[in-house]
Amino acid sequence: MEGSSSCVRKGAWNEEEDILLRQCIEKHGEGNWYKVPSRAGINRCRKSCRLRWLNYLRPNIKRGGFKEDEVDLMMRLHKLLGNRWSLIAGRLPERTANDVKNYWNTHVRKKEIPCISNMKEKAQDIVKVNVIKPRPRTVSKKLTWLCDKLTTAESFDPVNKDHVEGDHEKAPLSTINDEPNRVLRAEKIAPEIKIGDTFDEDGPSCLADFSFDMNLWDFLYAEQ
DNA sequence: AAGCACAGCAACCGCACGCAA
DNA sequence: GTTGCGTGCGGTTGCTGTGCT
Repeated sequence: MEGSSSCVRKGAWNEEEDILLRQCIEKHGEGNWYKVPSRAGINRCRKSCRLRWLNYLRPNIKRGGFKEDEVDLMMRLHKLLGNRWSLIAGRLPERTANDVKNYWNTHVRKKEIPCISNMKEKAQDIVKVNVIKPRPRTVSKKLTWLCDKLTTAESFDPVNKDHVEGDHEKAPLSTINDEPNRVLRAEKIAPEIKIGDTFDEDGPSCLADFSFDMNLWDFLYAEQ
């Protein structure tokens, strides 16, 4: 494993490393993480660089405590998605998967423990909940038709459930790795896909998760 | 003031996936 | 079909700050 290399630095990042990494990404953009350590002149493994950028240095990251509505949305999403932190974080604006995961593990899970013990007492009554777990997906280079449209599609504000003009509009494809943007933009460009449709392997199966996402919003907002 | 316990968060690790050769 | 590379994700660890005794 690359992280086991003895010559790369580990542990907390210092200010100088942050600056170097930020400058490198501002210059070359996100992606090509394997080149980042050498480009930036940082003695860190590429994973560490990526993580630092995604969880800390990236612009528009909201830090500090979660608001009540964010927690509420998080709990609804977790109920539906399970521990898919990246998907949950994608629907909580300016929050990172690591933040969501940490918050859940430290705050929310504690509250759930009494509930879980209660549930165990009623184990025989539990109806198996179908947790929907779409696999994480990267934008395939083969999907150039989709990529082209993604870069021009309107962005989507998951909180207001409304289309908005925003920074995502300007984002290069390499930065459109956040699941919700890809998903929701695909909704826009494939409106003919109906909820519950199934696809052949050779058909638009790549959009199967997208139709799932439409169900997600129905689920979330029907509950409110 | 010192020691201890706990909570919160940043970072690491291992694994799985997509893609290209 | 297989293999290696690059990437992303979720689980876990361990450091640091804070409160309590």
